Amino acid sequence: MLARGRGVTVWRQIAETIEAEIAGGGLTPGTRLPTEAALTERFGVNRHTVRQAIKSLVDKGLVRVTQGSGTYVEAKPLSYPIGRRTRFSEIVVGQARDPAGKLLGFREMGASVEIAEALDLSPEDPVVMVESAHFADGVPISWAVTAFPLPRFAEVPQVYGATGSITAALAACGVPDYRRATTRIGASVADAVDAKRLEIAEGRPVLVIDSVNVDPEGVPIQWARSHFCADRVRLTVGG
Amino acid sequence: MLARGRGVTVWRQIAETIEAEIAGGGLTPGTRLPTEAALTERFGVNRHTVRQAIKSLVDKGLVRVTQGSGTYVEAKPLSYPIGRRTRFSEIVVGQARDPAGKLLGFREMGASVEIAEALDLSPEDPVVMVESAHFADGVPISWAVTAFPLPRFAEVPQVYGATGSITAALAACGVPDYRRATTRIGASVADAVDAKRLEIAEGRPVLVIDSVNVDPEGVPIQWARSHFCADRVRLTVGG
DNA sequence: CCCTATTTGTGCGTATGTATC
DNA sequence: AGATACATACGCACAAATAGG
Repeated sequence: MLARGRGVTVWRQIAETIEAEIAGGGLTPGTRLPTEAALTERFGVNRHTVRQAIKSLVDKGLVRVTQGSGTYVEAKPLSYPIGRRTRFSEIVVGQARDPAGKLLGFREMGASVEIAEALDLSPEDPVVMVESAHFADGVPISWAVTAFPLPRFAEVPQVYGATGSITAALAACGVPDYRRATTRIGASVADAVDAKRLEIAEGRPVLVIDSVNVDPEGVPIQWARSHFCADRVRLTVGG
Repeated sequence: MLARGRGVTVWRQIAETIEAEIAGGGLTPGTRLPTEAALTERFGVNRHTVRQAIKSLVDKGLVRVTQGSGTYVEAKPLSYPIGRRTRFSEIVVGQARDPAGKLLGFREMGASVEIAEALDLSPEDPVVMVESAHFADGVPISWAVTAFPLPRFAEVPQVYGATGSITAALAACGVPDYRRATTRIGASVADAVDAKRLEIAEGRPVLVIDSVNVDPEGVPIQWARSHFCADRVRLTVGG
């Protein structure tokens, strides 16, 4: 089964074999891989070699390992369209998964320079900052810190806390509809906060998205910095 | 200058001080920060504290550390619009920087399942795979592996190698214009290949973009997987 | 709550082939 | 050609986390 000494390393062949089994549906998302000991025996190699193969699959985001428990197949990433009408819950529902939003906390404060610029305010103008986390089928997809101008959106934290929906919270403040004005996408590696909120290891990749939403009149109503678990999401543009 | 024992750690205050100096223009991109010893003296703290502050700036992509040389301020990230007409060189020139493309290598092979699907081919249909790297002002921005159907685009590697321009290479094959059909954005952490080609450390964040371009008739002509150094680029959508 | 078996994480040491200077 | 560094692959031992009784 393994071709030794032919230019392709053993650990890479093992990784490709397992990857093919995942792609082929032999290993479905959430199932546990055979233990390292079992794979060691199956392929007739050293445990380190198996571990290197698994590490490469972790780096590709295909599996996740938990010490003491095992190695598990990751779910297919959520396809997340970025457009003028971007709504988390609609996107999740559209892929037959169950969305949820959770209020982590909020506080009122003066706008930073960056936020003031995005929302067309002056620095130190009052805003309410909301921190929230977002889930699909109970799995963390992203967390975000969001700024809303005051006093217009003073009710947002309360309504968001009750409904878990930004759309509902904005509607309660007299904004029946809104659209995405700007989106900036970067990436970073998970720090301790990301790791805890997204339930991933520190060092895993995170997509950082700064966005501004505006009301139907084009007035900026919301600035957000979202942190997406890159292993669980693919952003799509157009197409 | 430093407020000790007030809930904000010392290293965080140092990091914010340096960050403000960068944002305020006191430290311009490319300049070297004072040595760790100098910062230690300036802030009256232990060298470990300074190092922790610098590490946090590295994690935010604001500075880059080279052992034996020093700590340098990173350039402001390139703003990279994703749209129907996405051209690397036009984007770079539009920001008063100097673009360059370099052919890393190419080979002809049968299309993988993924590429065949994207280009509307059958698996194993012949394609030419081109690896290239892209620079702004001599700094690596991205590298990519690109697939073109054969025999229509057999000349692409030769023309691209001579001109460093995909647009020119496609024009030589009778495609005067093209547009972006689909874009999928993910993120990963730099592996050894990324680190070498982008001149970054392993573990730094990388934006991975799968894209398909089509000719004016809507026929897919190019599939690409680009790896962008996330510290040096911000993708923008709309706005 | 403790204990234990299972499973992954980490470190040491060895040997070999390959790329690089 | 020689020296050096590096990645690969193997063997063994123990630490740490998990899960179940």
